[in-house]
Amino acid sequence: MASDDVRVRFAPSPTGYLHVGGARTALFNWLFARHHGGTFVLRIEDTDRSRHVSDSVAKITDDLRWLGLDWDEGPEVGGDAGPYFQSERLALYSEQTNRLLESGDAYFAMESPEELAAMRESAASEKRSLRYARPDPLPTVAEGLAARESGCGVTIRFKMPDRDIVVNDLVLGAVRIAQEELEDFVIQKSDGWPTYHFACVVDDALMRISHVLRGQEHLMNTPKHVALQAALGFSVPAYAHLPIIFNIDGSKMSKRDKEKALKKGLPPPEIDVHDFRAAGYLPEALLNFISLLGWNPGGDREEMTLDETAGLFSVDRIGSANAKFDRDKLVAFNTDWNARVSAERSLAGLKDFAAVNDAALLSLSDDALTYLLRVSQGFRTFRDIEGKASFLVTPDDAIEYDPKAVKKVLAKNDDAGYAMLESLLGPLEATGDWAPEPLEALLTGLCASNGIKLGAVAQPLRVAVTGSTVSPPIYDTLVILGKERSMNRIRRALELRRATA
RNA sequence: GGCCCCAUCGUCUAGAGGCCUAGGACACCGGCUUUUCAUGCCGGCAACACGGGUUCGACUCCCGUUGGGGUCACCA
Repeated sequence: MASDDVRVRFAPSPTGYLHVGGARTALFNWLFARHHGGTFVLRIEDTDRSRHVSDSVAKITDDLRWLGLDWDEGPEVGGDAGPYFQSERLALYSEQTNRLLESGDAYFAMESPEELAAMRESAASEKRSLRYARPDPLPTVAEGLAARESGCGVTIRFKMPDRDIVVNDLVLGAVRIAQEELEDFVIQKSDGWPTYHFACVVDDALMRISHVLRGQEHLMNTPKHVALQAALGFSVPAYAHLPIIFNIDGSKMSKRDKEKALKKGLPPPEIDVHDFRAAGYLPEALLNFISLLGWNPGGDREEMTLDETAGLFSVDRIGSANAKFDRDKLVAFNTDWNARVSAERSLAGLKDFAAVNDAALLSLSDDALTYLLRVSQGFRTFRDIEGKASFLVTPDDAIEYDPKAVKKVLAKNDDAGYAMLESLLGPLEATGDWAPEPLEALLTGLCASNGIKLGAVAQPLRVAVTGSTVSPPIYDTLVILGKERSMNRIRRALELRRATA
């Protein structure tokens, strides 16, 4: 195919942050476009005003940018197939609705939502499925217009053709849906706005979308779309339905999982892209990980940059089985990415993490942050860095001592740790060059002459200076803190012990 | 429940009829390295859902069963 014929789109609804499943759909479309040198369109499907969440377009575009998925046409960037908000395309939809009304492929329907609900309910109680019964005779357009005029809520329904519909899916193959499974569905709501199905079909055609990559939950929508395209004389884009991503336990990855976890006192799982960002993940790792959910380049290849993935991407290699989102593997990917990314990239990532969380880390200089990153190599997420750095942003006289650490490292064996600190005071004070090497020489020398292990010196110091047993390597911890602050803290630890003794 | 989709280690997956004694990664277990946490290194455990065909030969093809999922709105 001619490469400039490839036009794909990502079409989220503005109902909140970008869901990780949506991100996967966006990613696959982006990869497909980039692989073929095509166009990636971002379209906002805001036809349900009641579900609209303010700011969510900005949230979604923000998340996409953070991921590094840029769009060629859409909000903020424009394009010649716009507007890219469905709410601004109402005239286009009614134009197409009228064509269908005129050709007799659509008709006005008078039932109220309540009537419909009652019909569904009684059908359900009789254990039979409800299929909308097409009125006979059909109301005329004039009657429909008159009913609408008089204030009755009327919808417009599409007259489903009297034949089976076959969806030719790039990953699933040919899927045939029997005619009797399909019913006349609503294409225009009583408020005059188009339904999703209609707006989607019209926009895909008008925006010259060549391929539709979307979640498998849309598979049963597709016959409706195909039928609509036939009636409107539109060409049918190529469809590829992507496997769905679930939680590791098989449940749906829902935004409600967060509330549920909170209620149980558990840490909320990351569900939206923004959650991963706030949790300290690198977008490179997230993208790499989700690109492998339902797709893989073949062989044993796993770690790839976005560009490499785009080069390798192929719809042929999209799987058809649903996948589970394994957070442990994501963490492992993230750890690897943290290790392979440049110092500059790492710093930018850490600062973004701090900014998004409005974290205390924000007060540290780039130099301090860079140092922290360097001495923390092996860290999994930026959250680890935050944990290891909290001692740095806490004032000397506000360090809280973890009781367990104090007991284990300082008070154990008759205050052996405290004794060690006492004996360290003098030599430390005498150290002129407060740098890792001299400090190392001092401590290891001390260990050698006293026949003790480094841990017996390093741990009491660590606890005294940070309040906990976890910190960067001890020499770096002391250096980054500085001599004065380190000494203050050691003295304070000793004083507090006297106070509690 | 009707319709539709799917089915290889716990998880993501490789596998396009003989390359399979089924490979990799994560997790897990054991060991090593290490001043803490985390890394890193070495080793191990672990799967073709089941039953029929087709074939000289089936993880690979067909059918069925079972299991999982999706969908049945004036939501998208």
